[in-house]
Amino acid sequence: MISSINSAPLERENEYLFGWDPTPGIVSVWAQRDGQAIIWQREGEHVTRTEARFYPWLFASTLDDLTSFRTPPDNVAAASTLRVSQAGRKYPGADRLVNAVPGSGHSNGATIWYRELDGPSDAYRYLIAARDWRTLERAIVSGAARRLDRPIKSLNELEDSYYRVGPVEQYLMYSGRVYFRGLNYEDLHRLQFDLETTALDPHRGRIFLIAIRDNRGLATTLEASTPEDEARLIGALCDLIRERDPDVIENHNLFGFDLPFLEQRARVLGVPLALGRQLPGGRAAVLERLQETLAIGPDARRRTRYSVAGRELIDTLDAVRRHDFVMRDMPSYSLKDVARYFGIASADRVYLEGAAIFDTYRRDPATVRRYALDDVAEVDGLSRRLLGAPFALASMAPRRYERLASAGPAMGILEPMLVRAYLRAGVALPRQGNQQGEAAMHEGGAVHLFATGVAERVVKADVASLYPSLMCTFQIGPARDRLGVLLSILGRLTDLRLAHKVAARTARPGSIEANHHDATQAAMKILINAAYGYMGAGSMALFADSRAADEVTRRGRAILTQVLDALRQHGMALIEADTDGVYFAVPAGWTEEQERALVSKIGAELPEGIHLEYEGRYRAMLSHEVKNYALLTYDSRLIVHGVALRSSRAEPFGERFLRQALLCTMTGDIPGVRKVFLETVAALRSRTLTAADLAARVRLSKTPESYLAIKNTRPEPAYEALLRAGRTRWYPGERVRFYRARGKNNYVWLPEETAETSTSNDWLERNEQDIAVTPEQRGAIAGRRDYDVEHYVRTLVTSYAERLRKAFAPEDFDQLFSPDQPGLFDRPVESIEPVWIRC
DNA sequence: ACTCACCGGGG
DNA sequence: GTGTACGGTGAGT
Repeated sequence: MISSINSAPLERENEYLFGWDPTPGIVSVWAQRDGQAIIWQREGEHVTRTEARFYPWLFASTLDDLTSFRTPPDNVAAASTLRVSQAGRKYPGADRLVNAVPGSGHSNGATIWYRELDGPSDAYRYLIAARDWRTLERAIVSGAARRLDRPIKSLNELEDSYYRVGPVEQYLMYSGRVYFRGLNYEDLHRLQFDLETTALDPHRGRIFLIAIRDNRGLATTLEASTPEDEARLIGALCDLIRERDPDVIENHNLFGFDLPFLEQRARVLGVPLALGRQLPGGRAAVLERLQETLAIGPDARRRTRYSVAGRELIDTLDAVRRHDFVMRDMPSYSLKDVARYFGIASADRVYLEGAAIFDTYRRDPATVRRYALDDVAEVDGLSRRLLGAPFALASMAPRRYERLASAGPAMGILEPMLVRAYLRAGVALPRQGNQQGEAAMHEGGAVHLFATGVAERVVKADVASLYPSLMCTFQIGPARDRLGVLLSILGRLTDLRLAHKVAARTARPGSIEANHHDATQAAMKILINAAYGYMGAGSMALFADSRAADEVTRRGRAILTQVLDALRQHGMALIEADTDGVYFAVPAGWTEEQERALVSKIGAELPEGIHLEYEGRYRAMLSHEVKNYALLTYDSRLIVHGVALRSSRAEPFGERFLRQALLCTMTGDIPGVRKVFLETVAALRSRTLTAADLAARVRLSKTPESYLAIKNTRPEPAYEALLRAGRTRWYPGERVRFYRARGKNNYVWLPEETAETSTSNDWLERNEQDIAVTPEQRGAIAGRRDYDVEHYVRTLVTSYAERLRKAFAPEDFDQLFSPDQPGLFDRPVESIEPVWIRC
């Protein structure tokens, strides 16, 4: 546990970060506009439901809309009139809402309170609350319509004057409660379900099987053998979910596929989707849909988000996208690929082509059951791998867990925490958008490419958390954050994260404690990294401050410059630098100790609070372009960064050549480069390589129909290869191999050799009659050697050797990668050197 | 050949 | 009721 010193500022900082109400075990909150909140709490395997009242509230920059009519006008319904009243004790913290609206009308009807807050005149200086949100909204809307003398339909049109959040956020911000206090991720009851359907479109297909599992031991399938049985199947799903009573429902693409499909089928069949927990009336909550806009601007997309009382709905696809947003190295976001990427796919996992699932089910239902259960098991694995941090965030930020799992870290998480702090302190909220003197041009981090070529003895050093450290060290926060909440939170997070990192390292690996501390430090990292981005956010962010953000990047560039200057002074050879990190080469004969000593010496000269870290050392580096390089570790692993050094075609012979040539180049073995190149050319010309070595593997995107429509205007090799092989059926998404044989545009399809690559099993069965390919024949095709040799020699040079161009002088490059005999004026290969980057 | 729009996922 | 982007590909000239 993290010890805390009992001091008032620390107490306040903890409240900023974690809220203040100690209620433990909240696993779900449902709040409505009428001021009713329902809270589900878990204690062991027991879940209790309680009800609470809250007073819907918002921040306002003006009271004009509430005071503009003093007596109820004839055309306004009685319900929207105002009655002055003292707030009673029943409202928690009601003392903060005691001022009555002066001189408002008072007929029977609703009560609205307000409190004037401390703050500048252009801020949201009033906190307004009412018994019921609709009362509040109606009063403001009709007041504004009167004041502005035009029809106003909703608060949306008054964004300038009012700041509001959703009902659950209102409840959590006001009460100081958060989710999951005292719970571990393993305590959550999580259930995964996955639909198997006869088509992707619910108008054309139906559900025939549902796999369900949970982390309390359930793993089963529900099935509908006939179309007439589908309604019963949906009912059985709802019953089972209510019986198991999970806190969380999860699946991959839950919001994009399973729930819309389920909703449509339930609608057609007239089955209620009672997936939620029981509400006070005794009825089970029904699935609700909400529209959600993702991103703003030209690329804005809408999606439907679903919600249900009492359970959190989690789409692991969101978590995957977020993970890749940071990592940027995932091949695809499909469940199967992602499971393999994380190493959570089991060895005997069943793979089926999507379009073949239903047919397979009719022949062999057991296989489809296993397949679907493998799916939900992988979703559980993904959840454990990816949702720990959102879980930890939910015990800090005043939002639902399901929202924190996909919310943007700045506007979606950090800002609600700031608003909660201002609400708690009773201080006016700054208004967004009116930033004076728009900072001229925003300059970001510095990127330098100092040298291209090959370096030996390379060290990577970088400044740990550069931007947040600068914010803390120089106390650069948003000018409008009068309470200094952002910097407080940031400082506290930095300390706590360090402690959690240490705790995670000392706990037994894989233990509940280790997972908890690791998830918490990951959550804190998300918030820490969001702090700078939030200041630079657009005008929609309440506390955005582009000048402060510029100040941070300016100081960041200065720090980087200081590091680079120091390295140069010490005679290091700079290679490339980007924002907060640098690659450089050290002199021959240097030891790791010397490298580390240099980094810490330079780091010691940096301002207090800015830490330069020794991140790694490499035997060699090929610098190609900014952010495009290859590294060779001291244990001889090759690491390739950036698209410029990768091949998208991935023909095995080319990949192999590139790896070997990179290794030789980086170890200075230029004869080796020439040798590998000539050997590859020779293997092509002697047809030692087989078709399988040359085949490109691509993913099909067109259906047979759509390809046939454009075949004559734009033939594509992959489809041509299939058609020539007699295959007239395939599925978009299928990956196929093909190679180019002798003869004009003669592309040959190469069936997969083993059954392990799932993609082809199904169509092979379907096409078996059409084309009569036996396993032996498959092997025979893969071993064919009738490829177009000169085409592949050209590919070798233009597509693979090309990636080594920066490593050599132009004439040396041409000589090294000439497939022909040495020319008259060629120099001996032994005398060719790569372009060295040296001290 | 080149630009523009759209998609990514799910059966 | 609120906040990614980037690379690949298809369609349209």
